[in-house]
Amino acid sequence: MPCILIADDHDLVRDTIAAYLEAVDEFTVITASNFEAALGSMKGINAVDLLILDYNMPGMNGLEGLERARKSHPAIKVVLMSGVANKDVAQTAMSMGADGFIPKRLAAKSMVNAINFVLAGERYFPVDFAEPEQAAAPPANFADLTEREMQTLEQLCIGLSNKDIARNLGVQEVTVKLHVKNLLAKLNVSNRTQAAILAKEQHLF
Amino acid sequence: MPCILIADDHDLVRDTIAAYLEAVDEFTVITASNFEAALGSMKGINAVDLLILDYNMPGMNGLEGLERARKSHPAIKVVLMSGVANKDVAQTAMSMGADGFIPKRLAAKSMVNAINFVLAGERYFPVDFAEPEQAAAPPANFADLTEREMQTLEQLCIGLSNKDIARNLGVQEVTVKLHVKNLLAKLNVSNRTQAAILAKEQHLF
DNA sequence: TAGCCACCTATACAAAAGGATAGGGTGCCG
DNA sequence: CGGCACCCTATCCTTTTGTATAGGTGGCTA
Repeated sequence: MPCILIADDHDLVRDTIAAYLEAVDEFTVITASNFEAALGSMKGINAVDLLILDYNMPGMNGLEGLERARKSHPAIKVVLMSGVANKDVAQTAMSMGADGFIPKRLAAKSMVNAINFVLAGERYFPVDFAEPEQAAAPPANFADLTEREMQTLEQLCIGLSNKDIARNLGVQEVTVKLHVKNLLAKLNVSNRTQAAILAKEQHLF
Repeated sequence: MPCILIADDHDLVRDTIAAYLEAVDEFTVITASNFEAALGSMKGINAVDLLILDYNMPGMNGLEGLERARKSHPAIKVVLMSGVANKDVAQTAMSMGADGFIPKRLAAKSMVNAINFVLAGERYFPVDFAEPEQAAAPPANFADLTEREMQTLEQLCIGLSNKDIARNLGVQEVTVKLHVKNLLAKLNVSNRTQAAILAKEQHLF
């Protein structure tokens, strides 16, 4: 009987998922409320087959927890679970060797399928996370921002004025204006606020 | 047999909680994946006793959804559920007449207790949400924004100019400037970009 | 070497944003 | 009724933003 370890700091979410998994299929389920506790449980007597890691959880520290779990227990399959993660995170997780990614939008039954899939040695990745993020609207390509423009954008995202940014970057205000103008054009937005919003929504800073 | 309507856009969370509630006690549970669907379900043949609303959900629009639900169905008890909400939100929800607040950190069994509590006519509010939150940094209180200021802020968060906002609200540009100036002061920020960032980070829009 | 690119600067201008002051009006409540 | 809060408008002002044009530097590369 496969043993699943669910690590999520939201007790409500974790417990209900655990109960659901135990009820719906033949799983042994144990739980942990933070990353360290999960690591501890894997060392114990239980032969854990699958670890389900919540992306937002004390101790995870982004995807670092995923890496640590994989290194310390290479034999145990790891699935990342998240309600907020964007495609970038999901894809990075997969490229780091995760065996699956479960968005919380997933239907409960689909989750069971995904888990069985992974336990069978496959890797599960939702199709809607497959293409490298959106096509809608002109791309808003952060990639072709120059280094200086990127630094400027970063400070825009704190709501600083051109003058402040100039001081922070050690240049003249007029230079900052230039960078701002250029990055607005490249991001295809019409003012600094929209640029900041866009960067924020993309979780860039 | 009490009938509970759970509205949450995370299928996984919603379905497992629903399954848990049906399994653990004598509840009839129906679900909805967005706010409008929830409203629709309440109008139907089911005599819903309790509505569990996810704070972050399409159509909720902050706590506006809570208010709409209460106004259109005053007899139905409403409990707000959230994984991210701060104390301010929880308290505001309660002051707006919510019958309870369920953080997702709550243990599953405690949730059942809370639900039974509310169904019995009490109001449930977790103790750790009781004191009025943090002292760090000036509060940035969204609560004391007037309606117009809130509408203005909402448009700020799309990066619109004063002129555009004026057109959208059907007032003069100078009036928008006034609203902007006042809301900047109330939020304790120094320009529109910071206001937008702040609102975005608070997941207000 | 010439050409390109990122970067910096300067001047000048139009538009937008932000602030101050001084009024209108409404509706609510003690 | 007066006071108060919110809303709207107006005028005047300073500062900030955004754009344009016109340079100068260094580095990299065809």
